[in-house]
Amino acid sequence: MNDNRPSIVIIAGPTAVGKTSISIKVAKKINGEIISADSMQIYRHMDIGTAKITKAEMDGIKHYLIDEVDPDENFTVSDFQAKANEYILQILNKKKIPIIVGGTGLYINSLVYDLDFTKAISNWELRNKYSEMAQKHGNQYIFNELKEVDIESANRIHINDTKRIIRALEIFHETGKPMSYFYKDFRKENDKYNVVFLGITMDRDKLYERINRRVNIMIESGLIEEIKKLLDMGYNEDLVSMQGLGYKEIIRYIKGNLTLAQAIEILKRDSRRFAKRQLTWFRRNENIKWIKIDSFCNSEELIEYIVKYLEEKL
RNA sequence: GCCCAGAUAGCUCAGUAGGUAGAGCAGGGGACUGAAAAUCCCCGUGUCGGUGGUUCGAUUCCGCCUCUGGGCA
Repeated sequence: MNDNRPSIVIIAGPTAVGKTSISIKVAKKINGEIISADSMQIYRHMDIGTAKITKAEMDGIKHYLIDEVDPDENFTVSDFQAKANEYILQILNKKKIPIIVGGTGLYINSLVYDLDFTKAISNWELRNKYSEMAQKHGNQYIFNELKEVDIESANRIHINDTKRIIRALEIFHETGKPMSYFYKDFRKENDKYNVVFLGITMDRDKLYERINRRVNIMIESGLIEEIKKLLDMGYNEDLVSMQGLGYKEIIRYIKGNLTLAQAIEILKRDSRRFAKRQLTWFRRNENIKWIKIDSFCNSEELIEYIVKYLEEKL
């Protein structure tokens, strides 16, 4: 399956499935370096709640796109796409294999597909304006406006999906062209790379147990203190970063709106739902080689299997 | 041992004046193009505890049994 294109490896899967430790072992075997595709590990000072890999765990394997920005900086898919492509080239130039590891489906799609995010950058003033309009007059109000300027997108977007309605309007206002105009090649493969895409999964019940356990460990490891520190640094709950799982729930506890037990229960539940959504996202992609890790006896066998598969495909 | 109250979806419970049942939560499926750990859509069949009886027909009424609360000894 070799062609002239450079190969990249993607290791995706739901939260808490064990992507991090697998990726390190695989990277060592195939001489790779790791690019994180995780929308929360991007942020500095947010370590416990994002289950960020530690320096020690990296075990000498170089990582990119972790601790890239401060929690109050904007970071978007488009930024991810540009930087990840840049790092892929750097890694390839070293004659190493780029391994993209993460659970943020949209970020991964920005590499797998030829996604063009248009020239319409985020305009928060406009977003807030429409958001207020929607609150005041109902979604129908802004949805009607979208129907007028971009009926195709209006047909595709559900009337309750405020964020997507606003984004479509934003694109129209920023570019003068409807969002659907930029959708000509909706999900065209990115043919720059030979993409070898692995999906890590496991029995749902076991995954949920792991998630519940991991939340407990986060609390024991000082999640609450980490968040208090972030709040002291002036990062408040309105930031995109602080709406990450774990952060938003614990902030409600710190502000006295929930008991700790309630916050933990909600965090566990939301993490389970998140894992489910991630699975839904990745299942759509037919090119993923799924690896059910609980069907292997031990991790050596698992890694051996993965490496063997990669050697065939790279 | 006796008396009372329960036993219905994974959990908490509603209901059927006798015609095999429905809410909340949990859960499942799906969408996704610059906020994505975000945002949004769809989905409720379960021996109505077991068994015998009354009845054209019982989850519903009656008897017995089992289990779980509570009370009295």
